[in-house]
Order: sequence, then structure tokens, then C-alpha cells
Amino acid sequence: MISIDPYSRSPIYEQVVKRICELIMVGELKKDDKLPSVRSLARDLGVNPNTVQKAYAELERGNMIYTVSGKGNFVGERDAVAGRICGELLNTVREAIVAAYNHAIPMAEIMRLVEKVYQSGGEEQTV
Amino acid sequence: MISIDPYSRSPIYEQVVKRICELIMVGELKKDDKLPSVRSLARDLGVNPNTVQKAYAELERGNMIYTVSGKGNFVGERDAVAGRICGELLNTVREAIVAAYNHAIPMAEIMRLVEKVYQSGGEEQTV
Amino acid sequence: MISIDPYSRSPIYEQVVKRICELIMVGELKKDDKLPSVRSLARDLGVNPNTVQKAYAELERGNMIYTVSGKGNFVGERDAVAGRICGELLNTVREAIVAAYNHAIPMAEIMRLVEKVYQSGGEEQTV
Amino acid sequence: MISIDPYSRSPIYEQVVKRICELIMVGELKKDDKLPSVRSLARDLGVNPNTVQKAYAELERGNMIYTVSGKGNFVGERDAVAGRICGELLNTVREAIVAAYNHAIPMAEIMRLVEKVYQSGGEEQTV
DNA sequence: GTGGTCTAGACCACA
DNA sequence: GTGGTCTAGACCACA
Repeated sequence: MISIDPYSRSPIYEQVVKRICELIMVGELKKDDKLPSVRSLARDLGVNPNTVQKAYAELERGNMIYTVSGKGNFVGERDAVAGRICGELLNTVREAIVAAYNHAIPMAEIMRLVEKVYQSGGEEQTV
Repeated sequence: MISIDPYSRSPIYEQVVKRICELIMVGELKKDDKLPSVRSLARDLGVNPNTVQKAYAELERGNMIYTVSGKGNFVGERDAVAGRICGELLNTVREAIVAAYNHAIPMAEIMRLVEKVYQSGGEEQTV
Repeated sequence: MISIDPYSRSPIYEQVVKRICELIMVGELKKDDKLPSVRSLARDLGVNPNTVQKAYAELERGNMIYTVSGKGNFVGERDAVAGRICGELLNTVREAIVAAYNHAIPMAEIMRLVEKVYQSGGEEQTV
Repeated sequence: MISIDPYSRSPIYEQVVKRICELIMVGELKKDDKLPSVRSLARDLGVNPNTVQKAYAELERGNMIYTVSGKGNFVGERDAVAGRICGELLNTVREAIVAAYNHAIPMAEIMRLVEKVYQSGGEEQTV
């Protein structure tokens, strides 16, 4: 369920954060589900445990997951994720659109792109 | 015409590149117009000349400007810019939209955002 | 009489130690009262017996309870608890106050807080 | 201005965060002052740069400092610190007072302690 | 020079 | 077993 692109410019830990956010938003991870342990996920992804730790720490800071000492990490309220998403993700989208506007790209072209992505099921690469 | 935000997380040289692209796309800079010299622009922006140099180098690599040795830097073909824009900027927009899709944000919300940006004249900050 | 918050950041065994201390100080547990057995308390709390064991061990180290082998654990001298409390708890309070002082929080604000807590019956969560 | 207690139970990075908060609140660090670089502070404290980095990252997350790429870290708005303080520090103080209440420690004793700390200039150890 | 990310691996507390 | 902290040190982008 979680995979990363080691060649991406975005840091691995951010990719993990983002991917887990997605899984929560889409409902594949539900409240109180147990996340893979830091070490096991690190092994699966082929990265250092510290990197996963950093991702989990950021998720916990945003109340998207919670830690039970000695037990592991668990999925928090979906609303916490939604909150962060609306705050940050839409901001990213807006910035991209503003840049397009500033470069004189016609609105119709953006609209077409939005439709295409949503109809094709967003299957393009994400990073 | 060119200004930067030194506090932004996006590198200064990228801000310069982007801004000059915009000026070309919008038509404020036309083919063969002379760009400010590296040193004078660096002075105006209060940044290190190396930073401006890096921006100009990137612009030249993309054929958006050309250098006449001893004379300075000049605006290239607008089409070259357009090409790069369609290659990179739309890609950025698409990635943002895909992320929104993956986070289960409804298409209508994105559409509304696009309209809002274009109607408000894109006056929000870009970086 | 004893309950814990498994989601709290403070270790479960410490919560148990603290709660038993409170019960002794307030007089609900009196000298030579029998404490629940390690196993039964562990069952009631839904935690690992090792965790309760660790709490009892720490209580015994501080002479707050004593063990009669084969019989169980019993409440010790209230003074032993009082001693430990004055040694540790007041220290914690002092540290918190010093931190407030160092952050330029006015004394009046702390005083108000003290009054509020004592008048409201300390009904806020403790952990 | 910044020092740590390696024997304290509280993590080094938290001690650094706390100390810098204090310096800002008290006015010894003012808006836009430059903080020591990650590496130099690490050298001074005798700790690993990663540890300082972690402290600075947390301070930045709370808008207490800001980073200028290639330049360093700088002090942010004092209000951001005050906000965090009132949110977190007073909470810690309250928890300590509640614990005292629950242990039947008389209010007068706490009051006396508050006065003592404030009059002695908070010169006791902090961690 | 600056900060940001990452690895490899240790050590600790906790359950 | 679990997560949290820390060291030592590498590598990168940026100014």
C-alpha cells in the first residue's frame, strides 16, 4: 500500500506522509487501524528507520496518527487529515494555478486538465 | 519589474527564472530585449551575483534567453518559453491536481478554485 | 478506584504509581490495606502484568507499600508517601513555575491558576 | 546564552527549544536576530548537529524562528512564542498543580512556592 | 559558508 | 516486540 519513488525530488519522508494521508482520506486506513511499525515499514521501503520515524513524527504532530507507547502507531481522526489537506493541499493547487495564470496559460486549458485527471482516475504519477 | 521574496522557501534563482518567464509570456519582455546585467540585477535585488548568474544560466539552457559575449543577455523566442512552460508548468499543475484527486477532494472544488484565481486576476502571491 | 489512560504519553506504570500515591495521600487507602494483586489489577486495567509489577516495585522501593511474600502487597506508612511527595511532586511544581518565570509569565497569572484549580476541585485531567 | 544539562531526562533538543523560547520571551533575542548556525551551536554545546537541527526544525514549525535558505535561522515574531507558551506552558503548570491538589498538598504551600520562585529570580535549575 | 535529508547503527524506556 | 533520542558522518542545494 505504501511505496516511494527514490528518484523523486521530494524527500522520502514527505512521500510517506503524503501517501498515508491519502490512504486515510480515501478510507483504506480507518480510525484506530494499526500502521506498520517504524522498523518493518523501513525494511519494506528499503530506507532507514529514521526516515520513517520522521514521517510518523510529522503525522503525529498533525494529529493524523497517534502513538501508544510500546504498542505502535495508529490512525487518528479522519477529520484531522481533512483539516490539514484543505489547509495545505488546496494551497499548493492554488499556487500552481496562479503560476499558470501569470504565464498567460488560458483557463480553458487548466479546466481541461482538471477534467482529464479526474476522469482518468488520477493514474498519473503523483510526486 | 522583477522582485523576489527572500523569505520564501523556493530558491531565489528559481524565483528570478520564473519571473522572467512570466514577463516574456505576458509580453512585457519581447524578443531581443536586453535584460539587466547580472551585476545590476543582483544589486537591485540585494542578492549575490552568483544567484542571478545561476538564474540566467538556467534561462539560457532552456533557450529562453541568449548571451552575446561582451554585450549582455537578451530575450529569445517566446515559443521557447511557451515550450518549456507547457512541459514543466502544466506538469506541476497536473501533479497538484492528482494529489487533490488522491485525497478525495471533489473536482468541483478544484474547478471553483480555478475560476476564482482567473477572475481575481491571479493577484495572490505565487511563490 | 484506579484507572489509566492508555493513550497518554506518560507511561502506564507511572500512572499507576501516581494514582496509588494519591489514594494513600487522600486517605482512601490506609495503612496495611491490601492492594489488588498484580494479576487482578492488570486484568482490570487491561494491561500487561509486567507493567503493574513495575509500578508495585517502584512503590515498594519508595517504602510506600510493602510485600508479604505469598500474601500480597499492602499499604505502608502514609508518611513515607508524604516524604516522597514533598521530595518529588513539589519539585515538579517548582520546575513548572520556574519555567513560567523564565518565560516572563507574570506571577499573578500563576496565582490565579492555583486558585482556580483548588477551587474547582482539581477536576481537570492529571496525566 | 544557551546551555544544556546532558544528565537531564528531558531530551537535549527540547532543552534547546525551551531555552531559545525563553530568550525570545525575555527579550534577549529580538525579532530578526540571527541565531547561531546549526553547526556552530552544535559545536558549542558538544552535541551532534542533527540534534540542534531537530530543535530548530521544531522552533520553525511553531513559527518561532524562520529559515532563510543559505543564510541561517532568524528570530520570528515574539507573539508566536507567547502563543505557544500560553498554550503549552500554562498547561504544564496546571497539570503540576492538579497533581499537588490530588495529593492533598495544601494550597498555601503552593502559593508560598510560587512567591519564593518569583522573588528569588527563578534561579533554581529549570529542566 | 548555510540548512535539509539520509544512512548506519547505538542505546533507552516501555509493554 | 514497540517508538524516541542521539551520534557520526555523508551528500545535496543554495547563497
